Amino acid sequence: MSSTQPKKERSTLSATDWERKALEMIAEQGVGALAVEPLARRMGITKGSFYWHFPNREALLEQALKRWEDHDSRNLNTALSAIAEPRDRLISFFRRVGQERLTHDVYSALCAASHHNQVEPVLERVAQRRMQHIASAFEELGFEPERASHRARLIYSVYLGFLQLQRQRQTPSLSSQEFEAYIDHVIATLVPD
Amino acid sequence: MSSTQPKKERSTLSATDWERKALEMIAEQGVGALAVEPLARRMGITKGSFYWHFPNREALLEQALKRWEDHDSRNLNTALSAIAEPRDRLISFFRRVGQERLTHDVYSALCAASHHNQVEPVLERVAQRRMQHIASAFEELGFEPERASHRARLIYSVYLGFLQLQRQRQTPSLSSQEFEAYIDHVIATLVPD
DNA sequence: CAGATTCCATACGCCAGAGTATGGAAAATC
DNA sequence: GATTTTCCATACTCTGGCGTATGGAATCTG
Repeated sequence: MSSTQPKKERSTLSATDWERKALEMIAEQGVGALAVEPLARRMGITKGSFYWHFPNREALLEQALKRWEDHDSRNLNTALSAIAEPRDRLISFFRRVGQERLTHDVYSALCAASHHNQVEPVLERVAQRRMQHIASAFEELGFEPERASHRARLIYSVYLGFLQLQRQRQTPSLSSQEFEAYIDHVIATLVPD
Repeated sequence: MSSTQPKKERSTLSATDWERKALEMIAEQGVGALAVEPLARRMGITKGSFYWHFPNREALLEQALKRWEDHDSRNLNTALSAIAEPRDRLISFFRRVGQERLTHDVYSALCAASHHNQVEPVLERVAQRRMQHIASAFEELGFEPERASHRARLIYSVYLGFLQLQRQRQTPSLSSQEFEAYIDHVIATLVPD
C-alpha cells in the first residue's frame, strides 16, 4: 500500500515501513516474536527485501525502538505543555490510558521483555522521563521533592500494574463504567484535591 | 521413589529435582529460557534423563507451575490466618515483598510471560486470590464491597508495578532506607489509619 | 544369580529462523 | 536506449532446540 501518494506502480517498500510493521508485531505478539521471516510473510514479501534495508534483525529492532521512543517523548512534552493546571495533568495521565492504543500496547510488550539488551535502556529512559513528569506536577502542588518523587513512583507503579493486569485480561474493558468507577477511585486516592 | 535419604551412591534424579531447577531457571532467565537441553546441561546431565521423567517440555512447565502455585497458595493462607488485624495484614503484604526471593522472582518472570498459554491461567488465579485477600481485609476495615475491590485492585497494581520496576532495576535496593521511606509513603497513602 | 526395571548417554532426524550469495526485473539516469 | 541503481526472489548454509531410538550400566527382584 502506498503510504505516500505518487503514482508508483511497483509500490516499493522503505525502511520505515518495516519499522512500523515491526512495532505492530511487537504490540501484538511481543518482542520475542519479532522475527524476520514471519514479518516478511506478514508484509507479503520475502526476506530478500529485509536484508537490503537492514543489516540484521538487531538493527531493525533498534530503529523501531528509537522510533517508538521518539514518538512517546514528543507525546509527553506536548501533553505537558498543553495543560497548565498540575492536577489536571495528573488526571489526564490516568485518563489517557485508554487512548493511543498502539503506543500503549508496544510499551506493555516492552515491559514484558524488560531483560532484553536493547529494550532495557529504552524502558529505563521512558520510565524516568514519565516519573519525572509526574513528580514535578506534585511539586507544583506543594509536595516537597522527596515526597513528590515517592508519590510519582507510586502512581507510575499503578500504571505499570494496570498494564500487567491488562495483559492478563483481568481488567474491566476500557469503555465500561466499571472502569470509570475504578479510575475515579484511583484519582480520589492518589491525587490531592 | 525414595526422595528421602537412603545411602544411594549413584544419586539418581527425580522429577521434582527437574521441577525445582526449572523454577530456578524461570526465576533467573524467564519462561522462554526454560529449554530442555540447557536445563540438562545445567544439571550436569543429558536430556536422555529428562525424557525418561517427562513426556515433553510442556509437561515439565506444567508441573513446575503447579508446584509454584500450590506453594504460593499455601503461603497466602498461612499469612492470612496468622494475622488477625486486617490493617496489619495489609502492611505485612507490602513488607513481605522483600522476603521469599525465589517465589517473587518466579512470579515476576511469569508476569513477563503472561501471554504464554500455560502461564496465563496460573497468573489469573493467583492474582484473583491475592486481590480477594486484600479486598476482604478492606471490607473488615469497613469499606463497602465495591470500594474494597477497587482499593484491592489499586494496591495489587502497585505491587505489580513494583515488580516491573524491579525487573528494570529502577527500584532502590530492598534493604536501603530509601526503600523503607518509600514503603512508608505507600502505606500511609493506601492503608487507612 | 538371571532377569527385569530404572536411569542415563549417544546418536540421530526434524524444524524454524538467521544470515549469505546470487540473479533478475523495474526504474532512474545519462 | 544502454547502463546503473534500486528493490526483491530464490536457493542455499548454519545453528539451536525438540523429540526419538536405542543401548548400556546400575540396581532391584524373585
